Amino acid sequence: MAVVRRPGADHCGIAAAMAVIDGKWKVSLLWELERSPRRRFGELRRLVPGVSEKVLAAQLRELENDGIVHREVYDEVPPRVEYSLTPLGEELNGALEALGEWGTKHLLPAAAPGRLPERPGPA
Amino acid sequence: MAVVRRPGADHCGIAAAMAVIDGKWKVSLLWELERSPRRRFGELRRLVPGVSEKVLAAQLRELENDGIVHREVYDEVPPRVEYSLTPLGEELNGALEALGEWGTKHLLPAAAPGRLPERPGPA
DNA sequence: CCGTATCCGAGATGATACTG
DNA sequence: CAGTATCATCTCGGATACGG
Repeated sequence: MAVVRRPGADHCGIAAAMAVIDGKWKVSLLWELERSPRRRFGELRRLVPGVSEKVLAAQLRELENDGIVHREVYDEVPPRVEYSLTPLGEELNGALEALGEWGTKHLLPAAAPGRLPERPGPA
Repeated sequence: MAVVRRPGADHCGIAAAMAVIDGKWKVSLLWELERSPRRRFGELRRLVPGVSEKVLAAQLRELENDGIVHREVYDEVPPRVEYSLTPLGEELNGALEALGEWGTKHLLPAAAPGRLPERPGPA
């Protein structure tokens, strides 16, 4: 479980939430799974450029163990596995919106009018 | 500068914000500075148990460089330095509230009625 | 009191090869 | 296709000692 990697994660909501999204690619994964559910492993690999197979698998497992993503295995050949957000994961994504708006407003390079929608995604 | 440590930090508000709060103790520091502004270095060291002097100084510098905290140096002996949140830092803290509520609601051990206020702090 | 300078280790990530 | 196994790397943070 991921949930005790930050100090105070056992009694502070923020630290606990940070523990869940701690991992270089997790926010990107949440983002992609929100944009379109039922993503396959290879799709995610392509959608999140730079992540290795090992780390992608590991972070998906952690998100699964934390109840954020659901992993559906189809018994076919070739194999097929689909990942999607759980209701809890969708709530988490919602809770991240305020943070995303703050970042967009204050940190991103000044956007041309019309660009940079409310919650722009990675890559 | 801290702001490009996560993938997509240059074009995704969430990644950019995550880059700013990336650092084991930064959220705790934000929390303490919100609870009471004008904290001295030694106070923060005590208020955030476990942090070393090196890392405390480093993360305060990063927050300062990112415009989140203000560092006021008084030319006295013995030396005195006070840290406080900037308006931007206060906004950031506000943007973290939703995340804290999500974490408190879904991750923390069930709280006895009356305990765990809206945004409980670390330590 | 408020830091900085070094050294070091742990853990997370990356690269690659391999398997059901 | 969807991973696992293995090894290399790299960054962050911890410990300690010293300086203004």
